[in-house]
Amino acid sequence: MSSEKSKAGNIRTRNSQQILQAAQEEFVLHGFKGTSMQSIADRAQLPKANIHYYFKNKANLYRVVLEEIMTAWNHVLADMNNDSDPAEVLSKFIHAKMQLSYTNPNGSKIFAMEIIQGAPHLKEHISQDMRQWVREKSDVMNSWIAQGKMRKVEPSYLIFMIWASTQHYADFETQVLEVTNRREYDDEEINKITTFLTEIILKGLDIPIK
Amino acid sequence: MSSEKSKAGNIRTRNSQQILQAAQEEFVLHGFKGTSMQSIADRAQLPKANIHYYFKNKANLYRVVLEEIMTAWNHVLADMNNDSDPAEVLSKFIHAKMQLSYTNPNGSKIFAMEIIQGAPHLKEHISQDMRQWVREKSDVMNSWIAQGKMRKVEPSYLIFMIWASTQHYADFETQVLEVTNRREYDDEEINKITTFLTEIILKGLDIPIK
DNA sequence: GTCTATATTGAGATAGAC
DNA sequence: GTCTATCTCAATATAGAC
Repeated sequence: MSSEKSKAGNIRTRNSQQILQAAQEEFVLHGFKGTSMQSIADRAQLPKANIHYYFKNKANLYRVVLEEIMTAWNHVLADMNNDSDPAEVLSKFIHAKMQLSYTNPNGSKIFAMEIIQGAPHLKEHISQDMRQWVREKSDVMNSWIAQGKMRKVEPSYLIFMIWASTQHYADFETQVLEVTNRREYDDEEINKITTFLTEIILKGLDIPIK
Repeated sequence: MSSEKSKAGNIRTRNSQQILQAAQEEFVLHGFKGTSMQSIADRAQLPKANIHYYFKNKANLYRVVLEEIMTAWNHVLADMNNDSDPAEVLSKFIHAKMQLSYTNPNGSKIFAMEIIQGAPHLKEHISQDMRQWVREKSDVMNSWIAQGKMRKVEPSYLIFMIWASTQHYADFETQVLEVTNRREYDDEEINKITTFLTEIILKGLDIPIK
């Protein structure tokens, strides 16, 4: 009995994952409204009705995809402790965001499209969790400024600059690869970009690089 | 006779502009596939059939919207002369891109979504015009480096950083305004951001600010 | 838990009256 | 040049057999 149950649970888990994966890829290519349940089904190699068996409707499926992305991001960024050393904290932050762009570009792309379209499914999350997150980090940065550890700047501008210049390599992947005439990123390239961004930003803030 | 002709021409121009404006706004909200001709017609306050009278089909209308955006950008960015002073050229570049984000956020957003989705309608433009543009600017920057006018960095990374951190204020407008608890940008805010970005980047490159 | 068949709505596009 | 009516196809969603 329990083995049947766990087997069923495994099928459920496996299919759910397959659908979520396929959904991510389709949502990236065509956006929320532009994606059809049929195309997700085809990509997941399941009949369309099965998608509706696992997820009530398209909006629900999209919501789950978004939640998975936000959860993955929270795990990585919550890890950024309030260390008192700006060079270390900012380096880690830039590194973490670049790795996210490298390892999960689709998550970044879906999030970006959601925001560009006015965040109809995420406004609440942004005005609560995200605003709180920016406030906390801004407080830390302001204390660094008060201690003379970095140049006086508006912390939120700095946070946006780091978000923008790291996410760019996920969201605008197509443009970057076309312009630089490459087929894909590799570890070495990502490391060089990370070093470049870190140096510009630390120097730009008058923070000595360790 | 000629007055009839010019009047007809005026109606044509006026309606075309109305449709293009409406189309831009709808494409921003729902993407290419997600936008319906009916919703564009409603926004332009014209019957749907009129949209098809002015534009052969949805793909054609979208293409014209994209071309308008690319033309506006080219005008502004071509203006950037190959001045030999890095501080001045880079400041002007950052300023011009921030003003574009401020004055035409919808253009930036539609372009961003197009790239995120893999640039199905723009790949040719990117791999030709844009690659060429980056090459030219990279050559100028490399000459600055050779002359000791700035720190040695990979020019394309620098260009991407400026694109990313300026466009962010157009594309992620919703997120920025929600997080900073504002209703809209104003001239003062845009100027402060421009100054911030310019200072970080020039300092980050060891370029003395004039 | 799976999948075929289908109800229902909305989409792009055009014909043809005005 | 304008707009109503309509064709055709694709979409979401579900019923119900297996």
